[in-house]
Amino acid sequence: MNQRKKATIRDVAEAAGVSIATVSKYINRQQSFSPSVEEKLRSAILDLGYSQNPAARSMVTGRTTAIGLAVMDISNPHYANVMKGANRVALANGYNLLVVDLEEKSTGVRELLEPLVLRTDGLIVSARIPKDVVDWLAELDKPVAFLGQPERQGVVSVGMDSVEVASLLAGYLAQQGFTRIGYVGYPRAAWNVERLRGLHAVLDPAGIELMEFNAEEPTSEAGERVAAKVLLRSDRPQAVIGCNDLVAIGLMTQARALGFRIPEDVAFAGIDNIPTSRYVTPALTTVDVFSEATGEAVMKQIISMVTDQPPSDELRRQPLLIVRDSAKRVSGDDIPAKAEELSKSEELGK
Amino acid sequence: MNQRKKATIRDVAEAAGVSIATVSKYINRQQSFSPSVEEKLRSAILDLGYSQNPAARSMVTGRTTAIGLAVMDISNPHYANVMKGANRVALANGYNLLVVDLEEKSTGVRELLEPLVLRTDGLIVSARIPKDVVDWLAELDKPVAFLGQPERQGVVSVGMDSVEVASLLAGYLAQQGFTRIGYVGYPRAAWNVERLRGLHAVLDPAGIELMEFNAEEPTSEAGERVAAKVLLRSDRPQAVIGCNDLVAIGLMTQARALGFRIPEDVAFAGIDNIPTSRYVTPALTTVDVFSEATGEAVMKQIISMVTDQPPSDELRRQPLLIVRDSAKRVSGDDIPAKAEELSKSEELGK
DNA sequence: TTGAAAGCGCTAACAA
DNA sequence: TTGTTAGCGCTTTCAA
Repeated sequence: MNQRKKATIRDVAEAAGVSIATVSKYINRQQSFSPSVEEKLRSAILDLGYSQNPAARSMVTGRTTAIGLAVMDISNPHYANVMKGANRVALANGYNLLVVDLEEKSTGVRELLEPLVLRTDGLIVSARIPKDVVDWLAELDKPVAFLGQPERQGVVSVGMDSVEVASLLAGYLAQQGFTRIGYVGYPRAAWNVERLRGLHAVLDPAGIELMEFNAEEPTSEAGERVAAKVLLRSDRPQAVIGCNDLVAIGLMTQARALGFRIPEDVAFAGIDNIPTSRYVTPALTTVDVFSEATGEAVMKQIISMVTDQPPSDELRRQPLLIVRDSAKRVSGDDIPAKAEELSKSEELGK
Repeated sequence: MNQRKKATIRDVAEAAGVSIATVSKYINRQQSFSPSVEEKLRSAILDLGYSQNPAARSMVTGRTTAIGLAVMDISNPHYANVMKGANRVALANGYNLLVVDLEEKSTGVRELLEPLVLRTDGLIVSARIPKDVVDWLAELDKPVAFLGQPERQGVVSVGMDSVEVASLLAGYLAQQGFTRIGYVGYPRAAWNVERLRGLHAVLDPAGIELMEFNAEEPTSEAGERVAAKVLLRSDRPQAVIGCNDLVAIGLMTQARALGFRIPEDVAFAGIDNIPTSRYVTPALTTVDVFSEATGEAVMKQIISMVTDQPPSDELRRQPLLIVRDSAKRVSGDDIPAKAEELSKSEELGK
């Protein structure tokens, strides 16, 4: 069955008594064959254990049947789930996934991506990379789809609208009756300004104060680190939005360590709806951005670009508010610093 | 700078006025050159934006400078962190990572792995794949390193000793004074029997009863689903070990939903020390298996195999017990087998 | 339906 | 130090 040395198309041709061209056409299902040839080919391939050498094929066709995926941080469950979706669609279509974890780096990114361009037919890249790298990619003679909206027009991007996501959350918090809301952002991300825009768009008209803070990284650890700054102050926000669930969970954990009751003393909400958010206490209110479906969608998109097919009519999904316990307006009591107007609207009972 | 068509080695040779062999040697740093040639090469490559075609190179050298990584479930933070470590070492050594998420499948695994073998110089594969696939891989003419110990001798494997991990945890729980301990395993994993062995090795001599349960999958959801079966019984265990943190967290969450106080009524412990385990309430006692370091180690290992270097003298790391609140023996009283009583837990007073 | 032959871009002898 | 050349395994005209 298995030879010591990999069988080549030539070995198959010889074993089957046909030319290599015929073998090539056979394995690529490019035409029909006489039954006798077909059978000989089938068995020759089988007992030589032959399989195509992708490098050789790639050389002449110029295609690799591989897609590159570059994410900011694979240990962020959002990205892991994007990858899960992308992986599924890639495998189903006969593509392999070349993955690069950027580890939240902002320098040397292009050097990391460079090897991918020759090795793949198309690239999926987080929009959160430096602008010059986005530009370089966009100018490349290779299909690229961005995860999220980069600071550049005219590129393909898949993912939620950041403004919308933020507005959705702001709307809910406003409706809960919070009047002073904190946002812990991550200024190095392109979406940060959009989030802020979405927040302001809803909160400003409602006369709700928005306090802006920044995390050093979009991680739980960074959330923990910034918590004291956000919470230990006379004008402490009544509700705090983390720029993602990880940050929110870090904030919430540290808030509890500082002695705050959640959500009575301070409420929390996140963005992404990572699996963990359901298992923390209290369960985290968040916005589902459908990470896995996003991964599937972006992979479908890049594959259709690569194969010159019309883009899949995957409609842009709407973000979905996930109401859990961490951001319920439970009591109207003290929380002061100054006066707290109770009697705000209390629509959602439970 | 950037041509419409990718520049080839021939273009560079022409632009620099040298032969393609010289260019090849130059880009592979195989010898030294006269200053004039060196300079011409440098600038020609630069302004043609040339880069090596990996497929072409691979064809003649037979090497791909890519490593395959197949994990059971990339949304399990353990695997995501293994991948993070592997990614880091791979990139640092000029290798690219071809990743396959097996999605906990147990059929068709070989078909998923097959394309990787021709595309990579070596493979890192979870030991939790079907035995026949392990055998196939082991017989392959390609370096393979397993993540964890598969049911087969004589293969390279990196990761914690499952017996040891289980014993460590059992030792702690015994020391805490628990006398009836539950283990929620995942029978389809090769490590399951070893875990059991490690547990029994410690608990049996101590006269501690071990109750065995199984989760349908190694996930939090499966943990939640099995919780009732584990807990709603007259001989309820005083402490429950999840076969990984995910399962333990699911169990714990559902236990709380069922009205149990943790760890007073029932204690929990997991295995892996995924980041989340620190953020649940109460924080989960677990065993650190150093996922990320494992990823680094296994990648170093496979690279040294691929390059015929002596295996890195990475010593096998010991698992580390992480004591947190979920498994502290708080009350010595007799956990009643029936109803729950007492007031609610007031936890943090503030 | 089948085959011959020309490369794809590169490396590695071997020569010069 | 530099160049010539023979392939690596495959696909793809173009003929037969």
